[in-house]
Amino acid sequence: MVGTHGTSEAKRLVGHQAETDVELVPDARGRTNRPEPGCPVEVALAAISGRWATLVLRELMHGPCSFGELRARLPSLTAKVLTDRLGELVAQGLVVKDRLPGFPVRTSYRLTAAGMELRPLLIALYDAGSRVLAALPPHD
Amino acid sequence: MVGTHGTSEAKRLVGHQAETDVELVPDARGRTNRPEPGCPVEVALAAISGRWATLVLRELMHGPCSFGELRARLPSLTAKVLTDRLGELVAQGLVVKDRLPGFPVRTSYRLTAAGMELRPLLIALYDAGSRVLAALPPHD
DNA sequence: CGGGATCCTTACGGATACTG
DNA sequence: CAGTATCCGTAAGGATCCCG
Repeated sequence: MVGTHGTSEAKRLVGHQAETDVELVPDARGRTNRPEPGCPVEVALAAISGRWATLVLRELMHGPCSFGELRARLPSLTAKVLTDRLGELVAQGLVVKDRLPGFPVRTSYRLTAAGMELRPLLIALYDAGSRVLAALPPHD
Repeated sequence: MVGTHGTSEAKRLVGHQAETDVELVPDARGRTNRPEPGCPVEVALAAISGRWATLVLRELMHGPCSFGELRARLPSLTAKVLTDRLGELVAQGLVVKDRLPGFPVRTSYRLTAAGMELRPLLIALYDAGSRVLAALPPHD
């Protein structure tokens, strides 16, 4: 399980002063009062930010993939945006690009060890979204 | 270890055709090839999207909070952006705004049941970010 | 095949000043 | 106190055409 999201008997917050909620903010890097790049939350957000990012990651979770295959699986994604997205992921060290020599050129993108660490996050996103939808009034 | 991200014997993907990875994409709503608002992942992303969103949510996780308290806890967040962020959260049904009559006016923002469902997601973000940082080469 | 180079448009975050 | 009203600069997403 991704997260026995057991808030079970976690923390009650008797007062209302935010006395370091250890479950929510385990260590000092998260006790920031503004968006700082070093905060783990920001690192994770950067990874999944940008339109199409989670979809590209989802595809790569299945294994290495070429540029063209990604385009084929995500038809409404334009080449420019895909290039952008992959570039960011590579810059963040989450994906590596292998250029296979020959002609026509073939490339292969695959997740790094760091990138694979995002799998539970994708699942958590799906999970949280599902629960939110379920908890929401019939509609709007 | 935080998460033996148990792909244990989950799915091996013998070929490379993405045959519905049940762990990653449990049901049809996630088997989309483009960003659709109905997808649970998009719902979750919408909730945490926008600068400061996760920080505002973190504060509200501690319990109800007034506009001014939020500003005090997030000093570099301007009133306009806070208003924007809260407005989006309210529109998504994740937060409710209580206006206490009297003067000066007092308001109180608190999470709805749906909003509380986001707690595990915030933890997952922290977690994933931490693991990514740990898996990343010393630096670059 | 796998992009790079442009151009365009809108959305977003932020600053500042003012109001019920 | 709790916002609203403007204005602004930037950057993100997308469309189109071209190149090695």
